[in-house]
Amino acid sequence: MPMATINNNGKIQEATCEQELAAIIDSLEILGGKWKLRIMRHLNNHASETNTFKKIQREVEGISSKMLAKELRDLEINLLVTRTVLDTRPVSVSYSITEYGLSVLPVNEVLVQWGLNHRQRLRLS
Amino acid sequence: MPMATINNNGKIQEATCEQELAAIIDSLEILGGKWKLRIMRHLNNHASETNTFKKIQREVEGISSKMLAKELRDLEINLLVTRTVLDTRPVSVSYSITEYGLSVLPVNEVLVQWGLNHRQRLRLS
DNA sequence: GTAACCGGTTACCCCGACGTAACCATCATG
DNA sequence: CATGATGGTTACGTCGGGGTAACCGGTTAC
Repeated sequence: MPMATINNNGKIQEATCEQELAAIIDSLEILGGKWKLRIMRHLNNHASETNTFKKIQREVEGISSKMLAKELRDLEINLLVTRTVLDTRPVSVSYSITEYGLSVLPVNEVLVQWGLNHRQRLRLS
Repeated sequence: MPMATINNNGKIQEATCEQELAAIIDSLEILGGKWKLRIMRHLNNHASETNTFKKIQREVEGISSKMLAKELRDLEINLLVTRTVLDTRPVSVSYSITEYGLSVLPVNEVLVQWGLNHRQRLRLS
C-alpha cells in the first residue's frame, strides 16, 4: 500500500513501505551521528558570517579537525554545504549552508521538539 | 537566546541552544539506530492486531530475538510501547504502541519525507 | 519422553564511529 | 630562520551497536 508524501515542488509522491524504510535509513545516515546536525545548526545560526574551518572548529564545541573535515566533506557530497577557498593569506576556506541545506531545518526542529517534550514527559511520569 | 517550541499541551516552551542540542541527542538516542523506528512503524501499522513477540520477529525482517527483546525493552522504558503478558498456552506476550508513542509518528514522517526528497534531489543533480 | 512452540538470555565476535595526537604544506611576520 | 596561523591528513586506539548461535524454562501435543 503506497503512501503519500510531499516533495520539493509540493507535488505528491507515492512510496511503498520498503521505500519509506529506505528513506528513513538514508535520513539517519546523512543527518544522524554526533556532529552533522550540530554543524548544520551552527552554519545556519551564523549564516551572515564567514565560517572558516578554524572558526567552526572553535565554535562547535569539542569537535576535532579530523571529524570536522570528514563531516563537512560528507555534507558537501550531499549538497547540504558549499566549500569555498578564499584567497586570503594564509589561504582560508569558508563553508556555508546551501539553499537545499535549509531543508534540514524542519527535521532539526522536529527532533528538538520531540526531545524537549520527551524530557518533560519522563519528568512528569 | 532562547527559542520557542510547542510542548504536549500546545503551550510554548523556551529552550536554550544547549537544551536544544541535548534534545536532539535524546531524540536520536531514543529513536535512532537500526530497529527502533521500524518497530514503532510496525506496531502502528498493525495496531488492530495482537502483536506477540514472535509475530513481530517474523514480520520485522531480519531482526534477531536478542535485538528485538532489547529494543522493545528500551521502547517500554521510554513509555512508547506497552508489554502485556497474555495467559494463553503457552504464554505469549503482546506489545502495543502507547498513545504517547503516537507522538513518534510525525518524527517518522519528517524523516521519510526528507529521505525521499533527498534521493530525488541526488538523482536530479 | 520427546518434539515443538513461546519469550527470551547468554556468550562471543566484528566493524565502524569516534577520539587523540602527531604531523604536514603553505604563507606571513618578526 | 623560527614561530604561528591556516586547513587539513595519518596512525592508532577504544567502545558500543549490532550480528550469530546456542541455550533455557515452561507448556502442550504426539
